[in-house]
Amino acid sequence: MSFTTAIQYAVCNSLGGLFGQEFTEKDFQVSETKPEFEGDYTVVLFALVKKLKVAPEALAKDLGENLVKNNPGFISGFNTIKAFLNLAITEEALLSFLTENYKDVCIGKKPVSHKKIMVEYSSPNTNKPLHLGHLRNNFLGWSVAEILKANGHEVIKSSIVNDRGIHICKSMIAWQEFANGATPQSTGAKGDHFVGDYYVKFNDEYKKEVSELTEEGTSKDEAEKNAPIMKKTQQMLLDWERGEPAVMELWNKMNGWVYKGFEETYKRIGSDFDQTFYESQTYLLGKDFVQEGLKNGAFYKKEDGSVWINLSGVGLDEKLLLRGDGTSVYITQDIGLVKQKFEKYNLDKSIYVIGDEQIYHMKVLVEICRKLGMPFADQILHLSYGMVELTTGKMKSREGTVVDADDLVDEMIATSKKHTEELGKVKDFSEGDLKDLYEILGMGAMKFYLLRVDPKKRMIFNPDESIDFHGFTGPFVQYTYARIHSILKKVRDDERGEEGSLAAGSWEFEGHKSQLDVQQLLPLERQLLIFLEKYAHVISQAGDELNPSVIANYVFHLAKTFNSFYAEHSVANAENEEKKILRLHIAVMTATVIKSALQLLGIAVPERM
RNA sequence: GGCCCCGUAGCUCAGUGGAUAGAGCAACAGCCUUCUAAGCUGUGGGUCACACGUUCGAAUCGUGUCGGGGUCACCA
Repeated sequence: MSFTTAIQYAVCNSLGGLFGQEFTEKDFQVSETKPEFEGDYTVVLFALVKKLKVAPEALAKDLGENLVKNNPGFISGFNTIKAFLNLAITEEALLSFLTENYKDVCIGKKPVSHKKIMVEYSSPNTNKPLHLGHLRNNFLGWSVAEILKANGHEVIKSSIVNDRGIHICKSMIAWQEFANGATPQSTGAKGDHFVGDYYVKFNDEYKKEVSELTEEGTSKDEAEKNAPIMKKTQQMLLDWERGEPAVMELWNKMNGWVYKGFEETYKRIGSDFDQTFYESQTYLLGKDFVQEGLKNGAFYKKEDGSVWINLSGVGLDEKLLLRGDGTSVYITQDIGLVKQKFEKYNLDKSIYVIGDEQIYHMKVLVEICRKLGMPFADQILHLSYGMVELTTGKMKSREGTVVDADDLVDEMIATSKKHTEELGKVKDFSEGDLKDLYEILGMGAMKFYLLRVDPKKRMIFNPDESIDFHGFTGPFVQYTYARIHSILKKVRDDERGEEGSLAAGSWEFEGHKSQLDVQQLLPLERQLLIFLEKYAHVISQAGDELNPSVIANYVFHLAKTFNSFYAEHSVANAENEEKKILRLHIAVMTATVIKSALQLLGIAVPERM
């Protein structure tokens, strides 16, 4: 039981005893005591003052006395200010929490719940490389999946690859027309970038043709429709749908290049998937359900044969489900895929990590599922996140202001190399160790930067800020971890009277008695313990809100508090042996929680940096 | 225009019913013969967009106004 829960329980009991009636934890609030006041937890009793018609001070005082009396091993004292009751936790309780958990790698995680949740994220198009927006999506999806696992759920990470459609044909046509048989191999380009360049080439060519036509007097609409390269592209899409061998071969070849490029990027940024869906395999799935909906009257057909749903009853518009020529649109395949997902995996919930510009689309999907009587309609959840903007405004591919994912990763790693070399603390590292360290720090900085903000909010990407390794950043937290490792090493070297290397991931400090005597805690020691105890709550809050920034804020605050403690009190040269052992435990526990929390964000920790 | 989201320090963000609204960056002033200074300590910086309301209590809830964004495709 967490301290907060235990306090709620104790308060209910004491109130019941004092007033002879039932109370629940909703009758009052328990929060951490603000630093400017004395105490660890505060019970806010204003609501009860009114209900019970008693004086605030008196209520707080009576309750405080009763709590101390009835919880001798837990609550050691109290003070009151109006209806605020500040409680102090006993050393005994804090220290037993510490000894029981200090090196538990599963700290804060919940037992298995048997809930099955799919998290669909990333979902790229195969006509261009990943950019900054995809990075937010990938980090967010991956982290949310891990956070849900930590909350005891079974999680399936999935991705739907948008590998077909007119936009894919555009890069194919451009390659056919302009590449002269060039390949990623022949040019040394990364596959996804190589294909992306032809997508850009298509648009340039298209624009040129349209302006030529309009200069000849064609209307803009006509020109856009009849530009020769567009005609060819549309023809190619038809050929693709018919399975024309030459087109299929080209399609397979070019997508193969892209997948090879994606694979490289995913590996670097740590994205992985348990299941990958391909639109080319799912785009026909929804058609049958549309027919079904037509039959039972959920949908209707217009004169041209197109099929629609009217959602004006729930505040949405009418929406096309199937084109007049019988081909499917985007949402058609979504209907098919969602059903397949729930049936194949027997899901309790399906979370879609998609940008907030698709809120409307996802609402429509849920409504369609409802209208079709699909039982899982309410288990679809759109985790929408805000767009990443630049300080100069939105990213626009046409204006070349898109921040490429691979470039950004390279830059972050180069920056971490630069900082590390300037500081010169790891000159004894091997080439391989250095490379790993740069990777850990660069990726840590980038992931932390993109995950520290509430996903629902739009965020501004500031290039200077993102490569900062000081303050509210990943490397700051990683640094705190490395410092703790250094403390452990120092203690061990002192004991042995020689330089010894601490085994990786080992927190053992044998040679000391492992038992902690009950002792007076200094304010910072106490503060750290109270804060560490909160970690379990933070994991469940992040899980409830599907919000990794909760973890990022917490772990930063923890590192910050530890660094203050570190500056104030020595571990290796503590006042006495008792203090030394206590602080070793606290240091190890801080490291354990930092490692666990950063892992939930997809960030690794270095032992030295 | 309809619907949805946002507005907190110079900048980027926490805080979603409780005490005198907090961090980081930027600025300024200090701290390394002692466990890593990628750190610590301090100073300055606020009409929580505005107005009214609900409440013992509002940055937080409600209504309205202003400002910014998204969306309402036989695109995906």
